[in-house]
Amino acid sequence: MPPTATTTDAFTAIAEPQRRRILTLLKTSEMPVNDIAHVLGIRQPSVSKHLGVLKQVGLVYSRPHGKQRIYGLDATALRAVHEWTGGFAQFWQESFERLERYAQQLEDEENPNA
Amino acid sequence: MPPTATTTDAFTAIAEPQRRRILTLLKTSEMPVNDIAHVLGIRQPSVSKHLGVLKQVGLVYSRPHGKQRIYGLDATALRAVHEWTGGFAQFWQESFERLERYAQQLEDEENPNA
DNA sequence: TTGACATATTCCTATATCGGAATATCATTG
DNA sequence: CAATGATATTCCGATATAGGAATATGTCAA
Repeated sequence: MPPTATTTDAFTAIAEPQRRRILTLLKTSEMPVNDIAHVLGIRQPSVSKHLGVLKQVGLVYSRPHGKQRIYGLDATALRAVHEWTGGFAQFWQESFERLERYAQQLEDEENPNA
Repeated sequence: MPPTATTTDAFTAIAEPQRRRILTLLKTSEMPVNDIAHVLGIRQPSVSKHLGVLKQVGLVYSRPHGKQRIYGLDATALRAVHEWTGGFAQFWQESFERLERYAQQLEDEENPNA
């Protein structure tokens, strides 16, 4: 089977660091493509392509404004990711996890390979 | 440039649906590879590969137990994802409020009284 | 219409994915 | 040691990626 397409959902779309940077930037305000490219130091075609992905999963909307195209944030789809990861909160808080890691560490010291 | 490697961090590792299923399953308890494969209906080599990715980003640990290898959850790295998405909470709240206002508006238009 | 700017699309290349199949490795037991 | 069971690794194929370069499309203004 092929790799999971980046346009599948929010999980795949935000796997790419540049796309996360774009989303973070758009928290500031709506913005035309060139501004995004300039602020983040990415070339315009790359930005357009990333915005295409983000739009397909609904994380941004766009609106024509003169010869420009204004992009804005729609974070709704991030909620699913937030909630899914939130389902693990109890596991990163409990101390027995730390104990288990410690046990693993001891074991690795005895078995210093793979 | 090549696609972002799945072993980069938690963001990339959880982009794959089967890996999310594995992590969810491991909330239940530690488990040997074959059990995971059987419960989720994935073939053993696939499970081993996914576990390899998850281990590289620190989302699981493993411990030998007889001829088996027990895998367990270490959700620590998911916290970063949870917090990053949490930084957008105000924005999905905002759009929710916008929706509510819009719904209210429609209602007012249909019911143009008090 | 022409020119100038803003954005999108296409083509390319190197690299990575994910699953299947076959096989290798490793630990346990007889 | 040989056989078995559990897991990991390797090789394959079809597909997708991300960025660069070049070009196409679109929109306004004179």
